[in-house]
Amino acid sequence: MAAPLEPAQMRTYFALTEAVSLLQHAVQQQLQAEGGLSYVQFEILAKLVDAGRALSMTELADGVVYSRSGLTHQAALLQRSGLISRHSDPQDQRATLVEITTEGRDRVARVLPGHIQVVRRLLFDPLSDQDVSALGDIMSRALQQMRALPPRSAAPRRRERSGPR
Amino acid sequence: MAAPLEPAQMRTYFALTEAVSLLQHAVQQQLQAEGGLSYVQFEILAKLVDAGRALSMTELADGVVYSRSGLTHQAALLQRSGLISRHSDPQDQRATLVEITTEGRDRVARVLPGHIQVVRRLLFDPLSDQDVSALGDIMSRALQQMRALPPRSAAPRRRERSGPR
DNA sequence: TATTGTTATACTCTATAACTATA
DNA sequence: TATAGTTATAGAGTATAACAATA
Repeated sequence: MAAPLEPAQMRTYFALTEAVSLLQHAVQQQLQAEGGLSYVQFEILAKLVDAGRALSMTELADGVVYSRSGLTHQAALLQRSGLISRHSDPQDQRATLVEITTEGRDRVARVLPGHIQVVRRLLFDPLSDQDVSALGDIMSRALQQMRALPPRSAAPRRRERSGPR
Repeated sequence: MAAPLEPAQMRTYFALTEAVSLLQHAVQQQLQAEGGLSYVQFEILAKLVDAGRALSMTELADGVVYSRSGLTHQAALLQRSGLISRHSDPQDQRATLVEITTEGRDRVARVLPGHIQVVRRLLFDPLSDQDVSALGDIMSRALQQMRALPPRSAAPRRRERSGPR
């Protein structure tokens, strides 16, 4: 039997999940309203802007939790909207290089101020510099842990769902 | 023009969103694998257990971001699985009272240990008691702010989507 | 034989609008 | 007239499996 969480841990867990849930919801609303973008689509565009170069589908998928087919689908939508372009990599004909278009950059530029405003209003406004620093420190440590941990199932390869659907 | 976030804020925002995203993903996997429950379904059941009494659909919707129809849909699924029951409220014939069944309680009991284990392993293990306390404090303050703020659109009632879909 | 990516398909989730019934 | 909830329907997101092409 697993011991229950301590009361302080419970409080923290609930505050964290609920706050982030509200924040995510607000951000998604803003991105959709001001740019017609889902959060995932924004993430893809932001990643391309941040990289400053074309990225392969595999590189794009890194850090995103999606399946390859899910990424292909989103990339197809973004391409149809003219926000990215895709070409096969001359170096490796199997790979697809994804590049952000000028229109894509413009779209990011259009939604970014509102995005920042939401995050600031909802998250940072009530926090002191010390809070921000402590929060960043704590979550960075948690993140390191999450990345270091093996996936929960013992199976290293082709993990399959074990439970009832 | 909105000023960009400060570097420390950026770092914190990214660490927070990525860590919570990984945590959510792990939790969702666990709930699905061990209990065949989506996170929303688990939330509904947990809320009923926590309340210790039957709740109306409106009460259930409180704190959840969903539309009424979404909640109706999820409740229908849970009822079909025998995890909740629904009856109309004798006090107010318009209302539907939702009650968790024994099977529903069993299901919660079945998934809870694994749920706790995931949260502990991914989030709390690398944190000190001070960290947990600080994190809870900070996120509670942010949460308070989020609840206090008016929705972003000025329209108080029937807000409509203003941007392109 | 392994890797990269796409396609086909199906399922889940959520939302909007219209509707019923009750207050 | 307002509120509680459901239904019908549609759209978006994600996943699995099968597939094609290249390494």
